[in-house]
Amino acid sequence: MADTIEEYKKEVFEKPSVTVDVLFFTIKDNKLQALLIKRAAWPFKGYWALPGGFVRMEEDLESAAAREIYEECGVKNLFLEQLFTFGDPKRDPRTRVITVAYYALAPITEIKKIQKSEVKEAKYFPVNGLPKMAFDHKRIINFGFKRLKSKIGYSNIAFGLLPKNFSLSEVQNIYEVIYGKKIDKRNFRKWILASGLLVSTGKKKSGLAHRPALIYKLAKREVITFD
Amino acid sequence: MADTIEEYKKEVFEKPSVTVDVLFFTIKDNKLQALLIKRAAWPFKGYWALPGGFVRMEEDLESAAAREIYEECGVKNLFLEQLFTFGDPKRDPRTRVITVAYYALAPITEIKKIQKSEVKEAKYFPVNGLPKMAFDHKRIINFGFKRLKSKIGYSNIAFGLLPKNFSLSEVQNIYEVIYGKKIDKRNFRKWILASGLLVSTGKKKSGLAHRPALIYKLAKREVITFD
DNA sequence: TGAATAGTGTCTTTCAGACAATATGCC
DNA sequence: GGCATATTGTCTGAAAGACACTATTCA
Repeated sequence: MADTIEEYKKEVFEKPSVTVDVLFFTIKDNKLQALLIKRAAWPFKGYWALPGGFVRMEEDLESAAAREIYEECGVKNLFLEQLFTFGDPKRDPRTRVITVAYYALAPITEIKKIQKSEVKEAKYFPVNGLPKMAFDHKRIINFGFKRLKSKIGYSNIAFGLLPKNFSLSEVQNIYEVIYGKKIDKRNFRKWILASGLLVSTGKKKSGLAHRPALIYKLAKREVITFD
Repeated sequence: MADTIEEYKKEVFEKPSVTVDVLFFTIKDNKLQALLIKRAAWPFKGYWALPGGFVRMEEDLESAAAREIYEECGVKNLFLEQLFTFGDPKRDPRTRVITVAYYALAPITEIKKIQKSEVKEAKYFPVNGLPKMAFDHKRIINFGFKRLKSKIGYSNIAFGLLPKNFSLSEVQNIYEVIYGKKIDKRNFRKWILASGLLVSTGKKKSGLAHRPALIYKLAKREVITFD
C-alpha cells in the first residue's frame, strides 16, 4: 500500500512487469520431464524457457497460469499450484520483471499434441538433462522439482501424473521415477493403501501376457495432505 | 515473456502494482501475536492491515520485506521467508495490486519500541483475536499461521521467536503457544535434543526462586529442515 | 520447609524397512 | 509349461506417546 504521496506518485510512473511462468511436469519415456519453449528473440534467443506470459489486468494469477498451459498443450483441469515468486531485479535484462512461478502436473495421455506455431518450438526435457536455459528458469525448475519430490511424500499430488484409473504398479512407478530409486513393492503398497487415498474399482486390466492388475482410483480428487 | 507484439504493447501501458506485505509474528503476553497497522485513509480507513508497501524498481522482494519490517519496528536479521503471492484482481478496490506476502519472526525483546508517527498507529494482535482487517489480510494471516504451525514441526524456525540463549522450557512454551496445547515435558525434551539443533552453553539461569535451568543455544543459525 | 520450576526413564504402540514365495493370465 | 507381472506377511528396529517422581534454588 502506498504510505506516502511520494511513494504513490513514483509508483504510478514506474511499475515492475508481472508474469507467470509454468513448470509443467509429465512422465514421458519413464522419466520426469518438463515442457520448455525455445526462445525466438532477444534476450536468450535460442535458449529454452518455461512457458509463461504477462498477467492480464483482470485475470487471477492461477487463471493466468492455467491459460498459459491450456494455450501450450490443451490441458484443462490439471493439478496446478503456486510455487514461488522470483523477483531479482536483474533476472530479466530488459526491465524489471517479477514472475510468479506455478507448477503443474498431468499425465502424458491427456496432453494434446503440442501445436507447432511458426514462432514457437516446444519440447519436453528430462529434469535431469536440461538444455541451456533462459533467465533464472533453471533455478525455478530445480526449486519445483524439489517441491514435487517432497510433496508426493505427504499428499496425493503424485496422482496428477496418472490417468483416473491406474494399477498400484503404475503408482509405484511414478514414485520411483521422481525419487530416482527403486522402492520395495510390499512396503510401498502397505503405505499407499494405508493412506486411504485410494479405492479399488473392482476392475482388472487384462489383455496382457501376465496376471492382470486390480485397478484403483482416487477416493477424493482434491489435493489432500497428510502426516 | 511477451509472446506477441500485441501483448507487449498492452503490457507497456498497463501493469499491475506490486507490493510486499509482511506478517510479523512475535510472542507477547504468552500469545502468538501479529503486528498490524491501522489504516488512515481510504480504502478500509480505520481497518487494520499488515505492514507493507510498494516494491521499488531496483529492490529485491525479500529486501523490500526486510525494509518494511525495519522501518516499522527496527528489527534486522530476523527470520524472514516468502509465504505466498496473492493476486486476486479485486483484492484492492483502487487498482490491480499483486502482493507478495512474507512472514517474519522475532523475539519481543529484540523489537524496538514501535515508532508512533503521526500517520500510523501500530499494534500487536493475537492471531486468535484479530480486529476488522483490510483487504485480504485476514486470509494472509491465516495462511501464514498455518504455515508456521506446520513448519515448526520439521525445522528450526521456532527459534526465530527466541533470543540467542534460552532454556528448554522456553522452547517448549513456544511450541505450546503455537500449537495451542500442552506437550509432555519429557517427550518434548527427548525430541528437541535428538534433533541436534541445540547445544548447551553450560550456563544456568539463576536468581529465580526455583531450580535454575540450563541454557542452550542453536547449533547453527541458518534455517534447517529435517525429517 | 514450602513454593516453584528443572530435570529425568520405562513401557507400549506405531510405523518404516528388510526380505521371498505364490498367483494369474497369456502365449 | 514358460514368461511376465500381480499379490501377499513377518520380523526387526526406531521413533512417538503415555506416564510420575526427584532435584535445586530462593524466600
